[in-house]
Amino acid sequence: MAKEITSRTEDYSQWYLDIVKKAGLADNSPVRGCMIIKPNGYALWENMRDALDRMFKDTGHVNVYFPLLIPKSFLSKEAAHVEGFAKECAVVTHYRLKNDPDGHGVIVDPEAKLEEELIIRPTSETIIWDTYRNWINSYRDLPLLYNQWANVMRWEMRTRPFLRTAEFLWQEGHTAHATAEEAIAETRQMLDVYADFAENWMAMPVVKGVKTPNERFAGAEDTYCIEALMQDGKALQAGTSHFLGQNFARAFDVKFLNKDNKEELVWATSWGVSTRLIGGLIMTHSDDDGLVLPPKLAPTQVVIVPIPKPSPEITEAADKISKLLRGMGIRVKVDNDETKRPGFKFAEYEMLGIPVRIGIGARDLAAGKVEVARRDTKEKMSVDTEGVAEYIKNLLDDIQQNLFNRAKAYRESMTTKVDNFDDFQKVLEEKGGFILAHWDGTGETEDKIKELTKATIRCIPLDSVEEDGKCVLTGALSKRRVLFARAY
RNA sequence: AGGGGCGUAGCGCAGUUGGUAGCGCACUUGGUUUGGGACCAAGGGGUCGCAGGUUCGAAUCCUGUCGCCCCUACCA
Repeated sequence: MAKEITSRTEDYSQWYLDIVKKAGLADNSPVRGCMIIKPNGYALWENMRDALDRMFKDTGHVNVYFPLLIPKSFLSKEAAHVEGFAKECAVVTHYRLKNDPDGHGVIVDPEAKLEEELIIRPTSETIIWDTYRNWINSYRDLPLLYNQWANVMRWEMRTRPFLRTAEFLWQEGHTAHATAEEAIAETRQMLDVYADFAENWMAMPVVKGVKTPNERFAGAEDTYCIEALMQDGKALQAGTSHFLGQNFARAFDVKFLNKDNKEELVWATSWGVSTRLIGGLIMTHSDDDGLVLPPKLAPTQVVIVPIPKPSPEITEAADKISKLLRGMGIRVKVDNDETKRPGFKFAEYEMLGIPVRIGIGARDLAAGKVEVARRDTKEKMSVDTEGVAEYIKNLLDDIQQNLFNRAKAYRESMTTKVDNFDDFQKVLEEKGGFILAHWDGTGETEDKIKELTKATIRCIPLDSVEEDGKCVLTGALSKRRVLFARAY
């Protein structure tokens, strides 16, 4: 039946790879760990990018672009930052090739060695703060609310398309503020933007929280995150927003004169989401028949398939409906390809995750109806041609909402409160998902739990209530539950 | 880093005792089809990872080498 998609129960990670491939999202690249994003995958990313970009602009941000290459020396200026990223940096050491004198091909010209080696950005804090030093003199220059859309490179050991790749596309916001309060407010605001995007565009419910010191971004004072739960019970960090304190200002000597004519260090934030979100989108909604896309992000929202093949009457009816839908701002495709049979098309469009399919055949036309199939539930309805556009518009909203509700119900059913370590291990092994448990607040306990169970603290949820309890491992007193899970 | 495995058409694979390259999918052309992944026929496509060696003859045997995958470990 299905075009060789491994089922989720059989092998979840193979299922994931099959979806990526069969839905035309990405291909492997000749370079290990990199991926080639194909039209379907890129169109999805463009829709995500456009929605996020509008949200950034609406909150006062503007876009900039900083270079791919960063002088190696920059990275070492902030101690925690270099510690976190040094192990996965690609380094440019030469600037020229030459013909191999001993045979075919080219070799690196040893005489073209760079005096200062360059790193390919794993993130841009260093080059940006080196630049902000020159851009910021006075409190009147603040805040600086800049974002950039870029690619970055982190030399990862184990990679998977979208979820963890050596090169990935993302946006990184880098803002500068006169006060800590303002920077913290910015950090929280962008976290809210990410949560809003995840839930209302991707239909992917998320938990907002703070990372523990162990899981904090290299160089941050506080890292906030949104955490989502995938269908296999593993957690995915879907976005992060960092309060950087004055760490980068200190490292790069970025000071401003305040109203009292006194020099102060600037306060910073950075925040980012990446093509990893596409991985999250796949693993939140898709099924054994292929991709399932939320209507708001789907590159094509409605496909019209003539059955059994286009005839003048059917083509006319299809065009009429597609025009009406387009007039309502809906993205429609009419498939008049006569070389493929309807059954093939049905399966194909399900694979591609198109939210709504309209089938029009002679039988439907005679009855004044069309067949409408929704991808999320696979239901088929016979709908009056009269008013079908309005029906589809509502249906798309309904699908968007249903996907969110379904994912949220799943997450709730997979979030377990646990009060002792036996239960903790048992739930993790037998059920998976999020575990809410007490923790004594130490990095040692966190490490020990990770060592024993492979689960990490995903975050301390922002909405957690104060509650007396005992650490699930050590029994020490704890004031609130934190969120554990095995994670991607 | 330790252990195991694999390199043959775009993809997935077969190839026995060494005898000169094959299957399925995909692709091209023509025809019949078309309400849930059509069928028939005819085609195109190869430096058998690479380099040596043994041999009259190597995808096959030997040596070396390169690349990739899996498990364990490591990392986020």
